[in-house]
Amino acid sequence: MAGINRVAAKEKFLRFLEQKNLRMTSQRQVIIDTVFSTDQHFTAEQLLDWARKQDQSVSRATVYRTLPLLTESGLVHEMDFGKDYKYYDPNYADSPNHNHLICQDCDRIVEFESDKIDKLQDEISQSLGFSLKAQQLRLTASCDELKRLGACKNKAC
Amino acid sequence: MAGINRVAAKEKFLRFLEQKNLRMTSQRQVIIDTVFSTDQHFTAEQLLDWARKQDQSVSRATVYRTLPLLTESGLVHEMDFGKDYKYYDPNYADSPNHNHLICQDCDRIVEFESDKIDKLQDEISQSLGFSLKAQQLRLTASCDELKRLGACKNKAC
DNA sequence: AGCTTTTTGATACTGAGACGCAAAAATCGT
DNA sequence: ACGATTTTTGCGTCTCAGTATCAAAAAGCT
Ligand SMILES: [Mn+2]
Ligand SMILES: [Mn+2]
Ligand SMILES: [Zn+2]
Ligand SMILES: [Zn+2]
Repeated sequence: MAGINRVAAKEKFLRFLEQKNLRMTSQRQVIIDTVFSTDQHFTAEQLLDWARKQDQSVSRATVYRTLPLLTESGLVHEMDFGKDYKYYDPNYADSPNHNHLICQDCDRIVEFESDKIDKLQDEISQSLGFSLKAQQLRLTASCDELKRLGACKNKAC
Repeated sequence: MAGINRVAAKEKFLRFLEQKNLRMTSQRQVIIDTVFSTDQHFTAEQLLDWARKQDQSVSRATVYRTLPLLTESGLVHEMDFGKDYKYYDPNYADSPNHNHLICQDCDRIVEFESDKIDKLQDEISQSLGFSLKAQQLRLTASCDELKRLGACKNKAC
């Protein structure tokens, strides 16, 4: 699941800022460049580290202030993986309904999509009298199957 | 979805403690009594408040120390609802696969089970080469349907 | 009753994230 | 181009959930 490309992301963010009467700054440039140079899920502190490699003047506060903007604009998605800090997902603009399987043995995160699950979730919400707005599905699993087949490409396996 | 009854819960916890060479104490009694006098999802701080109404000597530290024991014994389940503190679910012993729909309008939490979803999750894990160990599905929805029908029994609606 | 092990409450500490503020940067009106 | 206005920034401080420490208390063992 490759993320949205950097140019398109910047474009979209620019439109978002404009529409909210906010300004594009060099710090925000660096941050968005950093975010869309990976398709990994990342934390605020990780993003700070990476961004500072490109421009040491970027401050923690600005990172923490920019992330909600990126979230609101739909470019990243706030995730919880059960840790006590938030993760951010840069692949959300491209596939807003994708879900995650996390391997409990090697910590690998596998993204997947399923129309069947999407449909089922909608049906369930309807049958309970609600209309579905958002959704988060997290599968915790073990890669024992892959290992048994010798098909596990992960270093930890 | 009514939770496991208090007597059964105590019984199960007692066996768990025994098997781990831990002791049943008056504080742990109070805490488990408190937990299984509700079927609401609760936070550690809420539990502390409630428990202290029954016995003011119960300390924050003991509550925070007991919750992992209850979790490990399978009597409660650690949940995240997207807030920056943990929630605990006392209905987990009774229905270990239930999921949650959270209304974004009135904060109500609706529990539901779905064999279809369970099956689908297993199939997806298998097809990716994994075996499913645990699962967390959170639907965010709006009760507008219920409101339109005048069938919403919630005070906030 | 003595001795050992576990548990407790009080207190200090940690780490993610929010907040307040004065300086700096961007934008606007002329 | 320039001063006024608005927004943004970096720094420092603060908050708050959860953890670690430790001496005292409770439980269990013989
Ligand atoms: Mn993802
Ligand atoms: Mn529940
Ligand atoms: Zn694995
Ligand atoms: Zn509602």
